[in-house]
Amino acid sequence: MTVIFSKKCEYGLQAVLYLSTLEEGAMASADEISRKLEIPKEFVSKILQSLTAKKLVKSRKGNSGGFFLGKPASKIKLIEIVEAIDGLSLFNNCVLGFPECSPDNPCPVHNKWGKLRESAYKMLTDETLEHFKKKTIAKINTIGKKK
Amino acid sequence: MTVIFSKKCEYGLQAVLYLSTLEEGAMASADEISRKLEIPKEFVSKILQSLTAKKLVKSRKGNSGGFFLGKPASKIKLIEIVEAIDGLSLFNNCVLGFPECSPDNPCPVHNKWGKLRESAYKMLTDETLEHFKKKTIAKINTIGKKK
DNA sequence: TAGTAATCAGATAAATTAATCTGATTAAAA
DNA sequence: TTTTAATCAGATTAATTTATCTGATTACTA
Repeated sequence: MTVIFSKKCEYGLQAVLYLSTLEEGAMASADEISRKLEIPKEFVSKILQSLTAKKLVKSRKGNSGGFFLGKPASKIKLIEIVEAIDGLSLFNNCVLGFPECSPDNPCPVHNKWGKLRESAYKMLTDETLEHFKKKTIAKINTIGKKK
Repeated sequence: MTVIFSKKCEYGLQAVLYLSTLEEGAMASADEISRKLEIPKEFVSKILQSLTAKKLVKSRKGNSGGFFLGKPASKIKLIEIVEAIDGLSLFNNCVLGFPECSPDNPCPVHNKWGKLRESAYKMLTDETLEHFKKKTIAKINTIGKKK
């Protein structure tokens, strides 16, 4: 298999994007998120719990409780979620798996991959959840509907 | 964890790159490859066996046997190894894990990721093992030596 | 021809990741 | 105050990936 982010991270990103579409003060239960995104309820719940521990997400227990963003969508970037769940090894390790890949001891594709890695990092760092809101809503609305 | 290629694929790429540095007609045993690249012998052996089945690598049994490239290094591209081991799902699936990500139903980072994906594909497709030979030799020679 | 060292094949073990289950706690609402 | 529906916490299970083991076969070499 070939993967960029682990399932945990993919689900985490999706869930946080979902939370960013809620209106001010609203929250969403693990059950709701699970249904809307068609991902396992207990799993997404666990993931959001771990993000709660890192203050990216907050939660309220009890009836009508749920999860909501830990700070405004305009202040959260995708990279924060990735870092909290998968870490940043993607941006530090050699793409071919060679040990200690560095500019003065580069693997055969070191330079090319370096540029790509930078762009990927930029993609996750440049924009906030707020910026993605419209696109996120459009995407989420298509889930579960056959085209 | 965050990964581009599976360990199997990383080891496969390294092993094939190693084979590309051998001189015409030479071959390397799984044991030699394992020692030089510092990766598990039985594992790399298994991986090369699977590549043998796909004609990318050939092998000879018996004493003084080993593995060697199935065709000239000047005719093998990295993408062939990746495809044989991990498949090309990296280049087809949504980076955020959304179902059915496409130009007319894009995820929030669809366009940006699309460009990156293309460059990554290019990196694996443009050059042959022959082209990487010098860099490969330099890299391999540093393994196991402290700087 | 016997010994040795290699691939090959398939089973198994270990580790990691993904997913589920169970029970406790919390808090709103009837 | 009781019921209900949610998070939370931790254990457990399932699936996948990574790694190892064992025995058979092959072919070179002494």
